[in-house]
This record gives sequence, structure tokens and C-alpha cells, in this order.
Amino acid sequence: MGDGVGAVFGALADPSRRYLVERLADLGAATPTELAGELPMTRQAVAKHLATLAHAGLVHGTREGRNTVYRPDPAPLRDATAWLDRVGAQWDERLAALARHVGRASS
Amino acid sequence: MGDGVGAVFGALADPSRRYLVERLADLGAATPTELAGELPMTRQAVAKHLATLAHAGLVHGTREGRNTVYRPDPAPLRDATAWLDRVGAQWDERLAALARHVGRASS
DNA sequence: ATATCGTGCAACCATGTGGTTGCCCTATGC
DNA sequence: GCATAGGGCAACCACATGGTTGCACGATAT
Repeated sequence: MGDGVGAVFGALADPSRRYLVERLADLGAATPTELAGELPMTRQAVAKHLATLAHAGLVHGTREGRNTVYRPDPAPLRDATAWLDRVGAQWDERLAALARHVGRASS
Repeated sequence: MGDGVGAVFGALADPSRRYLVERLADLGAATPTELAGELPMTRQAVAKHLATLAHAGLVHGTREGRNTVYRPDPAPLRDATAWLDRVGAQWDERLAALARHVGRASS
């Protein structure tokens, strides 16, 4: 996986991880075992997914007593959105340039 | 890779594929060999990446004579942005709910 | 008609990834 | 102190993925 935006897109490519992000965005905070209870997989698998999400900066886990609480971080989402917007704008700008060219040709 | 949004995120996870999307959004159309000339990999590798992007709906290839021309399609980008906005809104809404709760507790 | 260029397809290889099980460590409850 | 619950770490397995090479096929140019 690439760094920065690449890690975010890579993390969001897996449906289980997207579910975890949605669930954490809804709950605000949760432990791996809580989340594992809602998914058809082992706690360790969920922990790995959370580690991937943490590596992408989408969640952060802090140890509180004997259980670790994970909280979401929306900042990388904005980075990913920024990339999408940039490419979309690039596309639109090219379309506009094409329209200008066509308009000049037809005038 | 998952269908729909998952395929888009999975396709955008690879830096080479992001480069291809950006380049195609800039050029408007290009052939695999043209694109392969700008990347440190084989033409077939680029063709595979283009196939992945096409499977995600981000590009479409049409055969014109003896060369295949690939053109970008921005529609899946909007789907991905919609997912990011939805989760971001979920996060913001939870923050607002927390603020309401704190406000009520302090009143 | 023949050579050539651009593609597509298939096999193959190395590595990464999702998932499992097993073990150990640390913090809580009695 | 001792049992127990939650978590991290490591090994392991099956399979997907990124990349390569080789070859066959259709379209163009001479």
C-alpha cells in the first residue's frame, strides 16, 4: 500500500474495513472485541483490520485499562476527498477546454 | 476487491493506477503503449492496470483501428466522494450529538 | 503478400493480504 | 494471591495481486 492517500484508499477498499469505519463513526468509540462481535470473523482479524485503518490514520487506538478503545479520525477522509475533487476538476477542466475548442471551431 | 465503491477504492489504492487516472483525466484519451512509455513497467502491466480501472468503471477502452483508446469516466469518482461525504457527515453528526449532550449536562 | 505495429491472452513467479490458531502478557475481580 | 478477560504478537495457510515473458491475432504500411 502506498503512503498517504494510497493507504487511505487501500484501507477503504475492503468492505469489512469500510464497515468498521462506518460503525466507529456511528459509535464514536469501540473496542476490538465489541466490533468483532458484529462481524463473522475472529477478534484478531478485526484487530488486523483496525491496525490497517490506524496505519492509514483513519482510526486511533488508545489503551484504557485492560481494553483498547478505538476512535475514528476524519482527517484522512478529507485528504482522499481532496484527491478525488482534484482529479474531478482536472476532468471538468479538460471538458471545458474541449467545449471552448468546439465553440471556436463552430463559430 | 468488492463491487461498486470497493472496486473504485481498490483501483485507486495503487499509485500507478492513480497516475494513469490523472494522466487520462489530463489527456482525455490515450493508448496503453503511450501510457506505458511514461511508466517504469511493461505495456502488459499497464494493460492490466487499465483493465482493473475499467472493471471499476473509472475508464473505458474502445478499439479504434489497430490501437485501443482509453478514456476516463468521472462517474465512479462521484460515487466514492458520496461515500466519503456520507461517513464524514455521520462523524460530524455524532460530534454534534456529543456537543448537545455536553451542553445539556452543563446547563 | 509480407513485414510490422499495437493488443490481447496465458503461463508463471514473487510478494502481499485476509483469515485462522496458539501463546503470552497485563489489567481487573474475588 | 489467583483466576479470568481483553489484547498483542507470531506462525501459518490459501489466495489475490503486481509484475514479468512469450506467443498469437488483427490492422496498417510498403
